[in-house]
Amino acid sequence: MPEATRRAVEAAPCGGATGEHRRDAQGTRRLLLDAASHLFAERGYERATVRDIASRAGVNQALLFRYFGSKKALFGEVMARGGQEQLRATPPERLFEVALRGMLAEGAGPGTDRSLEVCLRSIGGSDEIGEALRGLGDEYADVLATLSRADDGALRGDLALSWLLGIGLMRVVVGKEPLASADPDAVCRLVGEALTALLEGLPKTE
Amino acid sequence: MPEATRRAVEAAPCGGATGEHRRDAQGTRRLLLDAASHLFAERGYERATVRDIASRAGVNQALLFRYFGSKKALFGEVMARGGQEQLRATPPERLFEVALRGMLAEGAGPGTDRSLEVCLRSIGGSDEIGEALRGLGDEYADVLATLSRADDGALRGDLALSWLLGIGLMRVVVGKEPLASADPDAVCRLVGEALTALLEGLPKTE
DNA sequence: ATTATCTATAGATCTATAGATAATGC
DNA sequence: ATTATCTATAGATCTATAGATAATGC
Repeated sequence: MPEATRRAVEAAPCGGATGEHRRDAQGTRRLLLDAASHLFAERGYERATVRDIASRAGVNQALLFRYFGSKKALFGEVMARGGQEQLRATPPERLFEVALRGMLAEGAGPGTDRSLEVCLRSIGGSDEIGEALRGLGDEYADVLATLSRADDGALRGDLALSWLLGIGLMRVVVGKEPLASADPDAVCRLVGEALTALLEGLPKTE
Repeated sequence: MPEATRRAVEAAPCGGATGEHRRDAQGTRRLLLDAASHLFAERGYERATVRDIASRAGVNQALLFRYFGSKKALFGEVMARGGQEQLRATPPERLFEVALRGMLAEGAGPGTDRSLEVCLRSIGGSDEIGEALRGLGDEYADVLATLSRADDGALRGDLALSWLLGIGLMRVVVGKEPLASADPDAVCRLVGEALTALLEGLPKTE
């Protein structure tokens, strides 16, 4: 009886019935998306195989292709889903700190956005992957750029985003000490002071 | 006659004879190292295949394994060779700017160190790769940490290195505009001012 | 004779697909 | 009957190795 490993039961919170673990295309889609989101963040695009993802979702690997067409398309949906919410729900002047704290927090609850972590671990993948990553980066940088009134505000925004991603890179991906174990408050304070000077730097003219 | 594609002739600057393109184990080793250094920097560890590397070196692919044992071992030699020189030849207080300018410069001559670029593009590879990358990062961070006299100087050094790598990530790997096309002097000035505040920040006590 | 180089191929992955099986809705 | 799910496998890579070939040094 090879169906000993049925998908986890607690999922599929859409239908309303509680113990659902039967044929449910929508639910299976969501299970795959959640599993992919987790594994892409943990291992990056290339190292998270479709079999890993399907296995974590408790779902047959062929269904991933039935519902998403390809691994890249699945990645695209994961990236499109995440990030956007945090980006729109956060006022610009708080975006940097919120994103930084999200990166500094350990494996926080399922509510936290791991899109930036996915970006960091998927660098160097195929060009299409790079495109998907650039999209999210652009949105963040655009918001950060509005914080500076200098005429090179866009460049300053890029530099702020660069620091954010660099910190995530060293802390989360590389695990560099002492940064990896540093107190989030201390990191925020040090970075915040330096960045305030950068973003609120006096415009050249005025 | 399948030997139409002999290795490039201008190489092997060791023996002294100019037109050398015959059997030369040392020369072949060097050709492979150079080709690997270039391709790892351009595509990262995973995407640069052993066949690509051997092909660029104008050398049969089996020789890579004969002289280095494995692709990972070759990567280790590339990482060990690069970086160290720049790291030791540069006085600590100039290291950040030199490394930053090296990253901001386009495909500079063969003299420039591309180790940091290799790091950035190889993130997310296997764990052994991560180890090799961490080694280089540690050395840079150690030097940068000496610039700050604050009692959390090591953390400040990590944050400086994070920014350096983040800028390289956005500019070189992702190609984020306007950063990617920005004037190196402008970038250095903006980052330098903000970092001076961070690294020379007053110690908490004294 | 030694050994640098090349040919051919084993062996391990991984994505993706074709077609069989079986659970649901009418 | 419809369609969600599963089995089996094609097909494409990629690293690595065993053994053949051929250019050098004595």
